[in-house]
Amino acid sequence: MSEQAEAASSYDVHAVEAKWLPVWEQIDAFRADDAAVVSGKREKRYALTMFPYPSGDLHMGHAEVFALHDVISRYWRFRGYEVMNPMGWDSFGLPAENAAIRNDTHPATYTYANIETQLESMKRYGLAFDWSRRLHTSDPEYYHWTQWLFLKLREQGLAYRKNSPVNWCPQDQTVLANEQVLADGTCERCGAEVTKKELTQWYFKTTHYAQELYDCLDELQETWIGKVVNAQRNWIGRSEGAHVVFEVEGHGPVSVFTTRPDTLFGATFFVVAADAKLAAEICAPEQREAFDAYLEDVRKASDIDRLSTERPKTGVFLGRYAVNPVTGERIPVWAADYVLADYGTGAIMAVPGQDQRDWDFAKAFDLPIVRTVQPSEDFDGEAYTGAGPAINSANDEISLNGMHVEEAKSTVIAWLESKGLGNGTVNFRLRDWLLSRQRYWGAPIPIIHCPDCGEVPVPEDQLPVELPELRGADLKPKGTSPLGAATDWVTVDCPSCGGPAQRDTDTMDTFVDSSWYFFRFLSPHDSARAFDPAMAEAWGPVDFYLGGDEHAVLHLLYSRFFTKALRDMGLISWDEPFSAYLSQGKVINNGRKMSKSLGNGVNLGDQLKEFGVDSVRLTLVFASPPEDNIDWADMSPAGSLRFLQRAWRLSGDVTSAAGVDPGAGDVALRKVTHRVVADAEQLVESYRFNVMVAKVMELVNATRKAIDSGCGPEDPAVREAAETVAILLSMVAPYTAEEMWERLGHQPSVAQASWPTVDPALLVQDTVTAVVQVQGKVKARLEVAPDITDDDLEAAALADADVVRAIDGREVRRVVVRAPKLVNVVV
RNA sequence: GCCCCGGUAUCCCAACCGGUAGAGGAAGCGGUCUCAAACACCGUCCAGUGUGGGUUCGAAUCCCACCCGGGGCACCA
Repeated sequence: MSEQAEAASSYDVHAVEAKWLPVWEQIDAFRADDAAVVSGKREKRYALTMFPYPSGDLHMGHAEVFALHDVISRYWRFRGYEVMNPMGWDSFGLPAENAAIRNDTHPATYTYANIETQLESMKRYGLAFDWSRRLHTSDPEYYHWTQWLFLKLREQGLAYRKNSPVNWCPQDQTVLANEQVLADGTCERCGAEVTKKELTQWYFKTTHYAQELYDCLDELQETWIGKVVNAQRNWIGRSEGAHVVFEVEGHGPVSVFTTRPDTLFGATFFVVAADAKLAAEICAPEQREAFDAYLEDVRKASDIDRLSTERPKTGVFLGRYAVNPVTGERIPVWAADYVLADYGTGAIMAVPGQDQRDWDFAKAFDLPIVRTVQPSEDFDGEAYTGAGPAINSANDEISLNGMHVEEAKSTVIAWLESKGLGNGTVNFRLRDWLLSRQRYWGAPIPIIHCPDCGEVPVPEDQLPVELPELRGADLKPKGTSPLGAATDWVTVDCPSCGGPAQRDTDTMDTFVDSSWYFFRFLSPHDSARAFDPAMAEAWGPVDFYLGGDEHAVLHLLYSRFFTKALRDMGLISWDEPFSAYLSQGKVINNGRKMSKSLGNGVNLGDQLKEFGVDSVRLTLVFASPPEDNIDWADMSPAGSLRFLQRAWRLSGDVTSAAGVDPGAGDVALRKVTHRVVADAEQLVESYRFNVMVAKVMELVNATRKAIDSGCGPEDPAVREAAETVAILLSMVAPYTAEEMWERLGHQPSVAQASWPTVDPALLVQDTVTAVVQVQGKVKARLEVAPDITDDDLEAAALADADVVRAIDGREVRRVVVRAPKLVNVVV
């Protein structure tokens, strides 16, 4: 093929990218206008995608999120909303610190170099971000306000310090939040086995909002992806039950939490967590030796062992008896490790008849078992946890016998309350958020420890507390914070008494930084406050948030906590930060997660080089519903490129002039165009971007046909269709769309074009295919008017020769008519 | 063990309230173009919806049980 012919049938993707990038930069079409929103000139939409950590260049995962995110942000712009679409970097964190140790540099070197690399890549990727709002959490201008927020939370009693056994990662040499320890007891960052360590650390009081964090999930259920709501529910772990007070002889009253107060009559022994202080306190002198030996065994067992649910029960008698408040019976008190010290009160009433764990323990130590729920007849198990009438559950004042579980629960709770022996209550699995970290590259905790005054907050006018200059070997993990080595920095005068004092040497968990960044984007350059409440009021909450599943509980829960705390401080008026949340799937390869060890990594840069930005974006958006994983091995970026070339070719075939009235154009094609636009609106709004792309493909096919064998290239409907393709396509493939737009005789940018107005008249079909079934099986198809009446359709159906043959003279018992689409004849 | 989500052609995926199982793509096959090929274009093949029951005039869609895959929680009382 000659070069000329080639030029007419395809375009050079890289040349097109190089051509438009500077033009877009100049047009700067995606700047969010505060005034337009504040004045009410335009309705706001806040689109947010989780900002990246700057580790090297962007990868396939980033490419997917950004491609998906761009669809909705560009769509909203087209629909006339004023769109807030910011981007920045979550730039504090361990990888930079580890790189600094390795290369004997400062973490900032690694961090800011990577940010520049990623920024370049994002720009090349053609994303509609408002770059004027760019922020980095590691800038003093940002962490100034992270520190300020910490102090505000502390003022509210939502940040406090306590001594407690904490999760310790021996690899990263720092403590971890519960959320950062995986279900198998390993560190979510590095995979090392997490151990316990007793330390005094800072906490955010997330439990203060446990109930609200849980309750609000009901509303979020509608607009958040289901699995994340489910994960948060499980994580918060609300359970209803009761506190019941048992008198422990020789010790005093001890309260337990139970979800089954109805089984109280079956409580035949009492168990205290061996590692709880309570156990040591209760222990009788003659059992002390046995208890201490047992406790030592328990401490030696790792978390991994403890996590095994198939372990035989162990424990030791504490030499004391508790009194069952409903039976008055003396029941033995044991210490065991199957009871957790930090859940509920660290003690339980053991009801072996209705709880398998208690059953196992009772069998192991030959303790009595009483059933208090009548098992169903076919039951042949051990503990019976099912429903049934209560039995063996009466004393002189109260009888639960015959009652079903729920009724028995409320009856016994009422009785306990009247006696002052307990009360109905709710317990949560959620724990407070441990935020101290013994690492360098994070926001310093703005507290000064004074021997006389205690914890003293750094005065607000002295914020930010900037990090001291440490680099290379200074940063090596040694179990205490590297900041401690910066003696000049640590030693300060107490702001309260002026005496010698020391700075807190820990830094904050980087999840603190990201818990409020969506507020900072709204007034990113405000040097006087964390964010402008007026802007938060105007733009918040976030209307659409896209991110990864790995943050289902961590970041999303913390951000929700921050939002509620800020609301209670009067800084914002809404309850939840993210009105809608979607998490995208992963990009995998050949059925496996991409990894170096498997050697199946797909390099984004290589893909972009081979197929171009638009093809890669299109492939990722078209592959599947956003939340599903994409197996790159099943994808065809080459096919995407082929499609883009096909679409582009349309723009060169149009011969009518720009601005021609499409009204006189070919009605058949116009109907397709308008149908596609109407469908695209609905599909984007329900995040079914892959189907939206399929609709655009349909339109391209229809337009091609119209040009080659239909109304011809000069028909105004062809121009209308091609322009529509350009606009719709620009949400996914901005370069191709821009190129089309220009060839169609328009000024850049297609991003500033107006969304096609759907003509409802063109959505109406001339005829509809009505299906005639006999006994539910299709026997005939009739072309009928869309507004045909039930009676007319029934008459037409029964008159059809094929239908008459199918009925075969049998008696028609019933005719179901759903005009205009269906008739079902029942014989 | 408990809780979510999914299972549709060879593959990735569509199918509004229950109403013609197929929109789109990939691969395959056949053709046009070509000296030939690649590209491109045109055409075409392909499933009764994980399994078993139920409800219904009618089920991929609703209900029950089970199987498989993914995710969350898990000795949480």
